[in-house]
Amino acid sequence: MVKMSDVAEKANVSKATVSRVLRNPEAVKKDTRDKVLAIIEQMNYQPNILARHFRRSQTNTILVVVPNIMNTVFSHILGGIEHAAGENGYRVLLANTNKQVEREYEYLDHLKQRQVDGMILLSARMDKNVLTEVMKQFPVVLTADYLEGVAIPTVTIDNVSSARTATEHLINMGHSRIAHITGPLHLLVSQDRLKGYRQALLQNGLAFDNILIQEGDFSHESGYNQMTKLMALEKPPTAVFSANDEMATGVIKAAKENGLSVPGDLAVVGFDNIKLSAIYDPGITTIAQPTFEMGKKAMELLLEQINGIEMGKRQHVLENELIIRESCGANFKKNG
Amino acid sequence: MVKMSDVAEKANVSKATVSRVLRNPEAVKKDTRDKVLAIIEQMNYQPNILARHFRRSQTNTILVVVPNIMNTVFSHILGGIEHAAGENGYRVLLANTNKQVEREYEYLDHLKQRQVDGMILLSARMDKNVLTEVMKQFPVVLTADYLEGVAIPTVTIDNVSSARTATEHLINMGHSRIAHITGPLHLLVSQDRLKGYRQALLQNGLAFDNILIQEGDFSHESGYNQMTKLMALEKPPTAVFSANDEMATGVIKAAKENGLSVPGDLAVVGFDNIKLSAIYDPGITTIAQPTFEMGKKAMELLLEQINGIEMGKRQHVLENELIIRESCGANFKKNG
DNA sequence: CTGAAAGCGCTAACAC
DNA sequence: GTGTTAGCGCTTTCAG
Repeated sequence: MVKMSDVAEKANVSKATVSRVLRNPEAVKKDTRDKVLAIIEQMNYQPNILARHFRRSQTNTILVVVPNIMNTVFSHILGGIEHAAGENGYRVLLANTNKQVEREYEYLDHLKQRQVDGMILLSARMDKNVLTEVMKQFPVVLTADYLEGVAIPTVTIDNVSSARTATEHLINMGHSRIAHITGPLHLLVSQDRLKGYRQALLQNGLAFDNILIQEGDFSHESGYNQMTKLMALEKPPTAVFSANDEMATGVIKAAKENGLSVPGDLAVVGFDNIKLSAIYDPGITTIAQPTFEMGKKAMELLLEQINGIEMGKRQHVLENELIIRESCGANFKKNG
Repeated sequence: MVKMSDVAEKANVSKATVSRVLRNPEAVKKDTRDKVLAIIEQMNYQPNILARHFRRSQTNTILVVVPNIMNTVFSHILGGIEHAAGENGYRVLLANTNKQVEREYEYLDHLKQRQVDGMILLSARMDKNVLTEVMKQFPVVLTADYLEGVAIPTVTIDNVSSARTATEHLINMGHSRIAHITGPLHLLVSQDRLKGYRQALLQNGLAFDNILIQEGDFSHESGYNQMTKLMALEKPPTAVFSANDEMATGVIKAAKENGLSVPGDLAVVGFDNIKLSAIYDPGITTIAQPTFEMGKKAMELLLEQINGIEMGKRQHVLENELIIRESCGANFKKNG
């Protein structure tokens, strides 16, 4: 393995100069630089990055903690992070927690051991005090989730207002008996979407019926099951706002199996705008989360922290958008 | 930052002993070990892993090169890799190439600079000779893709035989005019699936009609477009084997829009068994690739290389399975 | 079973 | 603009 001192010797310069050519080329006279560069090329020298990391105690690597990579929303945010990281010379270390808090804690060691320069969390299940402590010492950003009472930089969308938008869309279509299938209610995201749903009803003078609110777990199956329950009601809903797209497909499936047409007999709105919602039959009206953008933004905030740039606001709320397709009835187009 | 020498001093032992306690506890007497462990705890000592990496020139990190993380198949393989890596004390560095060869080349430097202990490729677009050279020097495994004439350890499924199975299933359902929408034909995977389709027809004495073979690009849209073409034929097909599930949804959509019922008027079989295929209406009959398992196996092979274990065979072919749902007509269940 | 000592390859003061 | 030098914190012989 050829090392820096070999290059230095052959080029008749010092190690320091070789190091400068690599990390701060402007500080070296062009002649010298070219000579060194030529030798580097000729000897096929590869700097030992581990030595560099050690010496500088910096790794140009960040850690991304994901509850589940196999989930589309997360993998898209990850895509955005990876993109921004790459553009700034950073690498991404993947930490899949499988939704286990313990694994979140384990990965904190990577920060403490300086194995990474910062961390982006896509889910924060850990204790708030622990997280607050970590934040004081290391660059951390939270996205796709948020935490109350922790001053951690966060990138999210406004789940309350977008849920309100979604629900209002159904109200505007003339529905008054609108059900909501929520996500797991221990997640703030789910609570917020529920809150938005409530607000829309109240603000439009609609009666609020608890029986129309069913808790799902973001899976297709739970959407199917909860919809089945709802259809068994004496006065079943004419519209459903589902807290994510995957559950919306379960809702539609259950409705169809019961002889209901969507959107003819039942209007459905989902959330996330995952690819599935565009492909599904009928196309699912949904709220588009700018997942890739969220990842990108989160990485940018992390870089600011790493580079010690004074941050302005800590809470970043990105725009979301109602995507109108067939399932809500606004764009009714019969096929099949 | 408390370091090893601090711990050593306080515990009245040498740095060497502390190091042993951490990396090779058996080599230290229990009393000494316990004493050192207590001090470590008490001082809240965190080893400087960068120094360790540098010293040992080993990182316990592997690089995973993915053409596109946002693709379900890849993110599931990644899940399997991450799982196996975690179990073996390895970390996963993510390298998204966006399908650009140049980026594959860039990432090779990580190996050359010893930043990672090995590499798993989920796509091999780079030059075979380059790859062969790399393989001689560093642990590398290829999965989800393969290369002819390169002795690289590979984990795949048998695309030819599974495509044959899929097509034969349609033949057994009584179809004789079966179309095939391929993936991009520059990919070996696509070529193999086409080959399997051909074999099934030939072995069953069916006429082979080139017009029934249309090249797609694995997207929903291409499935839709190619199916639209096929339906315009004088003698349109009664069944379609699509090279992936996403295109299959396009096929079904086009068929429905044309007033055909699936599977009543058109039988469809997909490939991959992504979640979508189970959720779609109708459920899509498909070939299940064991994506998570592939990732796991790939990681295991990589570990063997890293640990210098003599490898047996280099080509690992995992089992795949035909998942029968509604779209092929075998399980016809009308809904909606 | 434990300690002493050398040194991994690079960077960054500091001199010149 | 360039060279000299002193480590970064750990692991690993080699002795004892």
